Formats: sequence, structure tokens, C-alpha cells
Amino acid sequence: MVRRERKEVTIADVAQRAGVAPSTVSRVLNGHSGTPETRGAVLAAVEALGFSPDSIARSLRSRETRTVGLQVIDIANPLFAAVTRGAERVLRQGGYTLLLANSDGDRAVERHLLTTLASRPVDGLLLSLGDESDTEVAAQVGALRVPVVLLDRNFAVPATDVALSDHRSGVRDAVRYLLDLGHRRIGFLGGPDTLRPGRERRRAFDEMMRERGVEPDPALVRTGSLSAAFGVRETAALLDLPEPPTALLAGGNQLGTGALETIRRRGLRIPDDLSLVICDDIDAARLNDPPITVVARDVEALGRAAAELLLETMTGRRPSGGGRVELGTHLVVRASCRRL
Amino acid sequence: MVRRERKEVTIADVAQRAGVAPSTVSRVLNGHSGTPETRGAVLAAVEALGFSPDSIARSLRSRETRTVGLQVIDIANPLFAAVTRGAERVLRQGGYTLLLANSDGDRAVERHLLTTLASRPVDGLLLSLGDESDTEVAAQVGALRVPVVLLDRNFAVPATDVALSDHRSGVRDAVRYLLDLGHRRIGFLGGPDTLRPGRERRRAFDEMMRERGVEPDPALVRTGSLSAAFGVRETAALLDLPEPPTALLAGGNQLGTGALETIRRRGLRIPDDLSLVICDDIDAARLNDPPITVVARDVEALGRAAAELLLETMTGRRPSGGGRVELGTHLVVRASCRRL
DNA sequence: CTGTTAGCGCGTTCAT
DNA sequence: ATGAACGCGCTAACAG
Repeated sequence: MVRRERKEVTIADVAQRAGVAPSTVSRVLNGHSGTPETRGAVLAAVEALGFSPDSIARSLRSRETRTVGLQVIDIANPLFAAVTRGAERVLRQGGYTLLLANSDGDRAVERHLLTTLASRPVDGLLLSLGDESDTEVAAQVGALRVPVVLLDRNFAVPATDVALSDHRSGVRDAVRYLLDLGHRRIGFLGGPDTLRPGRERRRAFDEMMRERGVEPDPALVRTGSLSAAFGVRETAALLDLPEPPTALLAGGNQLGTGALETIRRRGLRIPDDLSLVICDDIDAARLNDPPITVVARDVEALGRAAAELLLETMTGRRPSGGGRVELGTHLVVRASCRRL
Repeated sequence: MVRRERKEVTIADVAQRAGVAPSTVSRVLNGHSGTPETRGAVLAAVEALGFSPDSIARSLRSRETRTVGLQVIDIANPLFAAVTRGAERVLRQGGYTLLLANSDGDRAVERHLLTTLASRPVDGLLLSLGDESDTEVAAQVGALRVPVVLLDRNFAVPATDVALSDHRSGVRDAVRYLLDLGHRRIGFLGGPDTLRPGRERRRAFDEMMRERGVEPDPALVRTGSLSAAFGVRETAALLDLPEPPTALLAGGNQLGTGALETIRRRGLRIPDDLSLVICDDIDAARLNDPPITVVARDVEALGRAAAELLLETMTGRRPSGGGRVELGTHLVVRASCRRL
């Protein structure tokens, strides 16, 4: 272990140099005190010595760390990367630092994480856990002593705030759009039912199909994972069906890249051989030839909104719990769907 | 501010319940002590009371935070996201938590960041700063009291370790490949000269051209920014030249997406109208139709390597400074370049 | 091996 | 408005 030497310059040194008591230095630095004279002396000493308060010692007394934990399933997923970027910015501007934890969707990691984070190093938490059906994790979240904001999750935990995407409206628009183009055999790729985005998209898909009098064919609905590998495999399976779909809705960006990969590999053309819509506007969709129609949302704004929600409760402007933001999704029509 | 209540259960409570002294509890928990009897009593009390040590208090004494700061220019850039993912994993497995800071390439933010981080909340730092020519930032880095690993940067700071990519070999291969296909007018899009990746790629480009007796046309070399917007604009400018390039090498993934965007917008075909090579293997390149030839590298491994370097010095296995890893880059030939 | 004592550096009482 | 004393929770040093 690195054994670092003692703090080079402490508040006591500043006090001595300024000819005042340590407590006075503390007060000046925290703005509780005012005589211009002593202020000047203290600040001069601070400057001369290059003093900067020890954040650990400060935290021990104040019981605040000015740190917020953010847990995501995979920071390399552009979705989470954008959320992180938005949250980090707002938190930094609010004087907080971000502690990042990547769970890889591993429950054991998430449990360990929550245990660690409960031992005080953070003032608040932004969570987008990997499995809403994990009751143990839910219990841990419920037992946390710090404010929590759930990111697009719907856990059975009462006192948390939530920042959500309104997946349903965008997916409904997408399905309606495909139906209007004459598609009836529409394939659906979705994440696990234990995660809100997957449930909402799936539900919106079923709803809109039925509203138009089209009963979704169970053989065309493939859910269970958000991975690109799942997208690759299930798209291939769908295409191998005796009656393959004429259109495909990928309910997740990695499912979308997986679908694209299979489509490429088989030499199929979009939209002639298959129409495609992807949820979340990623580079690979926008820059595709032809550009892919997507269900877009401002993911970075979601991160910002979540961070703002958390800041409000951490700074006492609002009690924790019950807070809720929901950001819209909308269909961006490009050129990946053909009229039947 | 949130004023959190005092710690619910402390080491003293455990000591009392176990009938031992607080220091004994501490020793048991840190493995310094051993009588099976006392161990059992202490652990039972810990279990019964649900005690978990306060990390802040522990840090104040031990002068370790078990936290590492990672600064990147933009976490939403898939490159940095992958580095982060790799680093986080290794650090977590090593018992460290990651503090993430996004600088947006803003020097003021970076300076502020280094000041904050110097006030002790981290045991080590992983930095990929935005401008190697910023002497003030360099001075700050040099003054840090914790071990530092530079990520693909070459600062004039002696005692730091570095984790680098060998951009040159990959770019040389790419240029040689284009020359072998008969291209002579090769455009080059590059980042700023104040960042190692930009310098190395540019240098490799010039070198290989000259080795083959082709003097690079200054009009075809556009460097200065790594942004997609710069890629969009400069690609357009290159195409508007009286004698436009027959091939384009984009020295950065965002420059590559920018180039793709302009190519799409103008309705040009790859590789018939323009051959293209992109540095870094992103989804948009791999999934493009036709798939784009890239200079690939394992960015996640770079993050892992940097984290391992840092762990070595933080745990005292190696003195800080002089450590260096360099990971390879290689050309992945796909279908975006035509023979002239 | 264990208990006692003494801080780590800061903020916050309580006096003055 | 300022100084003195104390304590946040834990671990290292010193005895025994």
C-alpha cells in the first residue's frame, strides 16, 4: 500500500501564519465570519501556503462527500455513455463529483456495489440496475440512507425518484407508421421483461398492433436480451421463418446493430428485402445507407434530468421520493421502410 | 444541504457487544489479529449489528481512499467509453472505485479538476487531457502527490507512467495499402498537433508517403480538431478542391463519422467515388455498406493496461514513473477502397 | 494477543 | 467576532 506522508499544510498552519485560531480560519473559509481585516489575513496566509482543505477530514465532520454514485449496466453502450455525460455535467456544475460503477448486468456485482456504496462514500445515487425482479437488490436499494434516482427503472421501492423515457409513444408511432405502409408481419426484437424499457416497448408494440386489428404473431416477437449477439441471432431466426417478417422493429440500439449485421451478412437490402426501425438514434443508424428510421430520444437530457432531480433532494430543496420526470421519444422517419 | 444523522452503528458498538476493545475489532476486520475465539465474537457482533466500517473515517486515518480518478475528454466518444470500461473493471477487481471526470476538452475544467483532485480524494489518476501544450496543466500534473498514468498522452512530466497506442504502425499500413492500390492523392483528416494521437498519425502518414516517393500535398492534409463537425466540413472542402483526393484517411473515429456524413449527403459512393479508411473500429464503420476498412486497436485493453500500471504503483509493487505500455494497431481491410 | 491512548484534519459547540 | 476545547469514526503506537 502507498503510505502517503501527512498532510503538507493544514488549517493549523494557516492559523498560525495568520495569527488567528484554527476555528477562525475554518469560519472564514466557509463564509461564516466577516471582519475584513481577519478575512484578509487568513486569505493571504491561505494563498501564501497554498492551502486547500482536506476533503476527507471535512467529510468526516460534515457527513457529506459531495460525491454521487452512478451505476450503469455498460458504459460502452452509447446510451449509457450519453446518460453519464449529461449527469456528470450537471453534477459537476452543482459541485458534485461522479463515482462510476459498471455492473456488466451482473447481479453479484450490483449487490456488492450497493453494499459498498452504503458505507458512506456518496451523498446520492443514480441507478440503472440490470434486473427489476431481483428482490434482494430491491431490498438493498430500499435500505439505502441516501437519496436515489432510478434511471428508466421501475423498482418496487417507494421512496425513490425516477427519470424515465416515454418509450411507448415513440414505439406506437413507429408501429403505426409501419402499419400505414401496409406491413402486417412485423418482427419485434426486445430486451428482457424485467427491465422497464423492454416492457414498455413490448407493450406499446402489442397495443398498437391490436388497436389496428392485427394480432401480433408470437413467432415474430423475440425478447430476452438487449445484446447485439441476441439481435444477430434472432434476426437470423426471424428471416429463416417460413413466413418471414416484412418489417423489423429493434427495441434497443444494440439489438439494432445486431439486426443490421445479420442483414448485411445475408446480403439483404434495406428497405427492399426488409424494412427496419431501430430504437435510439445511434451513428450506425443515421449514417447507414439508406439511413435508418429510428425512435429517437434525448438520452443526455435524461441524464441531466436525473442529476437535477438528485441535486434537488441532496440540497434539501425537495424531500426525497415521489419525484418523477418523463422525457419524450419520437419517430424520426428516414429511408429504411418501404411501402408494401 | 442534507444533514445526515450520525452513524447508526460504529466500531465501538461492536466492541462493546463483543466484549473487546475497539482496536481489537479494527484488527480483526483488517486481518491483523487472530485468536479464533475473539475473532468469532467480533464477527458475530458485526453480523448481529449489521456493522460496516465508515470509509471516510478509515480514509482519514489510513490516508487511502481506494478511489482512482479518471479524466477523459468526452465519455460519449466510444473510444473513451471503451477505455473507461476496461479501466473500471480492472480497478474494481483490484478493490478500487472509479471517479469519473469529463472535461469536454475545456482547459478551465481540467485545471479545476486537477486542483480538486489534489485535495486528496483519490489514490491515483488516469488522465487523458485535452492539450499537451498547456503548460499550466502540465505543471499541475507534475505537482500531484499521487501516482499518475497518462492515457495516450505525452506530457513533459517526468515521473508519470504512460499507456500508449502505437498509432504509427497501423497508419503506415493503411497508407501503404492505399499507395499499393494506386492512390497518390490521399487526403488526411487529423486531430490537433497538441495531442499525441494526432501527431503520431500525421507523422506516420507523411513518413510513409515520402518513403514511397510521394510528397504529401498540403492542401489535402486537414488537421486541428477531432470533432465530427470538423470531419464534415473538411471532407466537404477536400471534395470541392479542383483536384480532389481519390482516397481519404480519417485519423479519428469522429472525423470518420463526419466524413461518412458528408459522403452520404453528397450522394457519393464508396469506394467508387472515394476510398475511405477510418482510424478506430466503430459500429458505423463495420456496419456500413460497404464495410469500411479501419485501423483497429483494442481500446478496452488500453484502459485495462493503464489501470494495471496504476495498480502496480498504488500497491507499491513498482515505483511510480517510467512505466510504459504500448499496444498495437493494425489494419483491417474491408471493402471501402478501390484499386485505381 | 489485547487494551489503552493518541491522534488523522476539520467544523462546531461553548465561552468570552 | 473570536479562541479553546471537543468529537466525527477509525487505526497506529505503545504498553502490558
